[in-house]
Amino acid sequence: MSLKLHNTLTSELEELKPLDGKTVRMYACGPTVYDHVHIGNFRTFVFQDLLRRYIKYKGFPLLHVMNVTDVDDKIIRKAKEAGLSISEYTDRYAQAFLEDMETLRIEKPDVMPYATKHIEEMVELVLKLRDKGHTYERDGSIYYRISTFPDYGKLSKVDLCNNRTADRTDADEYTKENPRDFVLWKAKKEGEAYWDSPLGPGRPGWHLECSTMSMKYLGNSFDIHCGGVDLVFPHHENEIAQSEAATDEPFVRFWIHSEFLLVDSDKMSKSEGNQYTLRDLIKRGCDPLAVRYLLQSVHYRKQLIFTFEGVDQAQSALRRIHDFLLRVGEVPDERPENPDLTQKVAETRGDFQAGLDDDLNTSAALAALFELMKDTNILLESQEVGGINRDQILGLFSEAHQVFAVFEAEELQIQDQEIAELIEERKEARRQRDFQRADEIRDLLAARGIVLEDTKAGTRWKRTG
RNA sequence: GGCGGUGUACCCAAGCGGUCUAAGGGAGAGGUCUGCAAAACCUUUAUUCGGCGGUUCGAAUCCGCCCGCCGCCUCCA
Repeated sequence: MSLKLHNTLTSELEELKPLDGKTVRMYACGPTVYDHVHIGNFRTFVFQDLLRRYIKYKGFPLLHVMNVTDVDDKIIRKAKEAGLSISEYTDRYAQAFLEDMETLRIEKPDVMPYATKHIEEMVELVLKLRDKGHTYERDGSIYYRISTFPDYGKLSKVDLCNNRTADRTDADEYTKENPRDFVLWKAKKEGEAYWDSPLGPGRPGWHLECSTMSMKYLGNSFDIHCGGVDLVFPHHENEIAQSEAATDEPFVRFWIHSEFLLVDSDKMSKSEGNQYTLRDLIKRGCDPLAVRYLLQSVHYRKQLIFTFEGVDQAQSALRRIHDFLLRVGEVPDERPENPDLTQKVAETRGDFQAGLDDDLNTSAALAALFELMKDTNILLESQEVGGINRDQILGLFSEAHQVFAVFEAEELQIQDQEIAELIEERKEARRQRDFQRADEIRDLLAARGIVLEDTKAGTRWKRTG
């Protein structure tokens, strides 16, 4: 079975086949590190991680690049306000971003290039565009003349004659020939950071970095470029214009865009003041893995309305999965195989993959796992799950874990000697039918975050949360 | 104004012309099990898919109109 993904360029589902016949090369638009990124941003990054993981699950070697934008107007302004250099200012947020990624189990891309480390290459790209007649200069800034690129608009389908640009053009921009023209190189402004270059002193326009760094690490043509829907226009449209005009080669095969996360039915954004960072959520008691589960459980091309109730629901679902894995893990080796269940596990694997193959339909993939859980739980009750079945099921969930990153069974080890003794003592109390003491101990442990479950086979314990 | 998306039970959500009197998850109610719990299981909560028409032997799924919501067209994941 093959992985089909929705391509914004064609508005169709298409099969992913690496351009070079082997390795999937993927570029993801990363964060601008002028502040903590919010969970709306993380919806996109978690999606990219899911895509990354599933591509690898499908057996493709993957080269994954994610940029970090560490210079732009906001950064320059904020760094100045804070009395810090650009890198001093951005370092801490870049660092925080890496930490948050880890918390959400987002795998680190193979290359994470920083814009400020690629100024030279960006200048080269502008020079190339200038040589080919795609640029013009105004007041020391270099602009891209979109009328020189006939394909302009092919990604976002913008109709250049019918839009509101005219009402929205601000005073700053009317030196441009066409309001849609965009800046490649911004002339130095007094008192602001700049780089010397053959283009004159200044700094790169935003779109430039992604063209430059993606092509540097992935080649002129590569397989996947992804980001949030808001980047379709103008960011990605401009990237296409820059890259294809410079190389005369097709830039990207698949454009993949994830929808927004909304809060109170509005886009989460800093300007709306309705954002939550991951850290905010953790402070409010959310388990980051529940957050990840929630973000993944809704299809990436559908808007997701964030609520704390949603996090709770995700947490419950996750808890159920973890309990299940614990129960399955207790099946003894010697119990004979149940061939029906073997069959069912195979079917589940098929459904799981079929779901994800279909443009990452996570709901369908997850539903398959839940069905298997239900069937298995019934068989567990009547002790009809064999040691082999246990391994098959745990194996399947471990595969699912490679993709979703939230399914591993907890390694249960009692670190605390005192807790171990209390559990022992309670076992003895129950044996002697001293239920008052047994319940007392149970309450005591509950207060310390340990939940006990008495089963036929003995007492099982787990941590809350 | 242009472009795109979306409306399925109390909540989240799959569904891509028949197998839908509609997956899966959460929550609630009743029950089984249990010393009591917890977990698990069983039953239960949409003859119905925003509304109205149409196409079709057949529509949640296609078409038209209407209503609601969201996004992009400006920095933005």
